[in-house]
Amino acid sequence: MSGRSLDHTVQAFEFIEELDRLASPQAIIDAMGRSFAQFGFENFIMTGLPHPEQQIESLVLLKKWPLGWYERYTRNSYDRHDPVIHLCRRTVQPFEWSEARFDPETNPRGKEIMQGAADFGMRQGYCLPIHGLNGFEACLSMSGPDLDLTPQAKPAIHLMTMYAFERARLVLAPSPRPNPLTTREREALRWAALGKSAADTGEILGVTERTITAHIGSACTKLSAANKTHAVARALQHRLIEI
Amino acid sequence: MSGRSLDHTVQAFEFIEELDRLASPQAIIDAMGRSFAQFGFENFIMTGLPHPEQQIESLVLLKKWPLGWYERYTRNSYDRHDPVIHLCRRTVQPFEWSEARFDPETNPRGKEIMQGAADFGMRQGYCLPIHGLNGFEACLSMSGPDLDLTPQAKPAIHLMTMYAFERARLVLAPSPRPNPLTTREREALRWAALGKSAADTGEILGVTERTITAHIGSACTKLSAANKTHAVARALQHRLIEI
DNA sequence: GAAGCACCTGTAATTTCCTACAATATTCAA
DNA sequence: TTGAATATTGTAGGAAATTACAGGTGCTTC
Repeated sequence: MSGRSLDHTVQAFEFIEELDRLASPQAIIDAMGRSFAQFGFENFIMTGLPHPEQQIESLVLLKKWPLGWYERYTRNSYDRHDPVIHLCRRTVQPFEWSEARFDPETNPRGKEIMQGAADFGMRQGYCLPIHGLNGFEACLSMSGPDLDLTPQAKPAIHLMTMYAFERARLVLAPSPRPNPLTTREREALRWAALGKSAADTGEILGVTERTITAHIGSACTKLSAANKTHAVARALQHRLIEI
Repeated sequence: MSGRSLDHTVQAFEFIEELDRLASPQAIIDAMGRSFAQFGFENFIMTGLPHPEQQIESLVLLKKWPLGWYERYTRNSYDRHDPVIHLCRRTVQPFEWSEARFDPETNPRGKEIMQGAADFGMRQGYCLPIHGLNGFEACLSMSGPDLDLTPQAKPAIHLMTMYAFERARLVLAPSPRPNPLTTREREALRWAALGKSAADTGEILGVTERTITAHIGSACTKLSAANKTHAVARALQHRLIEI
């Protein structure tokens, strides 16, 4: 193992130890800025990936990112067409931005987005997908003019990212929003997801079909769903039920 | 940083470099056995976590595990009640087996399982959840009589596990089964998951309501689903559609 | 050329879902 | 104690889904 990669390794583990002492988002950003700089990264953003009805701004955990580009990105909802985001949803392995291929036919905005980033000095970058519970998706995307992405560096970056993400989540979201559904609503949706009709579920739970219909209707209201199928999909998407 | 943890770190990165050269499951098992031994682990099993209709045996990737315990475990479907498995589905952070609490009231078999493992010499262990694409869940569970689980060791184990898992998946499953649904079936299910009726979807796709009904029915047959809601749930679960 | 598959469409009967209008009982917090 | 939330059930009508029977086009593969 070379001296340089050993340096990386040591700093990666020191970074992980340091994380536990960081209590504010800014402290994490500063520490990440210092530690990722050794790999050539100048900018980074840590964010959840939005569902269709969400805005990416509400999911950004930490960022050290060109402000002009961020504003243009969010204003145009570039996350819907960003090739890096698309690949991030399809793989668990870290990848370089250049590996995020796109078809100009089906995604004409892909080129516009990659070119826009380059215009802000971000020609090359590295993206680390984070797949969590219930399909929760996030990533840390990083950029810099001269990156160290040797085979020795990548695992160190990967490890640092995983722990930084967990720390950021802990610091920023100490209390996840409670499940908005009642016990009965969850049960009714769960059996619906398993293919049961309202009458079936009523028999299973020992209540009438009408009661199950009421629970499903209530769940639809809470989830802003148009019907039972929609409600089940949203409940699965937001990990409100398990099947 | 202590000398011992630096040793761990170096060996962790050497293990990761070595992985790329391992082409057979047994080679990975041997390498893991050697590298994890430095942390005190004698046994390990790497497996996917089954859906309700699956058997865990079909998801085991690699194992160096007491045979008698494995047979008893699978014969009794212990994975349905194993506290370690349950916690594994609910967290992304590695944890020690002793942290996997269970309520003897609702899960009376929990104690039986933990005691059974202890009877086979596995009193303490460490479990690393792996959450992948589309809610895919897996874990590496490890055990040994005298574990090194210091704060310095855990990140090294974590990193080694992640790369070992990806390597095992690559070696064992080079060709994922193709999506059994046709393009139109996926589109119909996707719009259904977004709350659209067959008539709505027909209008969106420029075909008749009857056609959408046919696609949904075909998808139900392929997915062994009882109805549209069931089909959407299964398609989401198996990542056949994205919403 | 035949066979298979994807894709498209129709009618009709039956089942299931969705919603509007009501109502009662229990629990829990202000 | 007094609402608010939860859980339960009823009627009834219209909307949507499911299924059975039937048939057509276009493309690819053997």
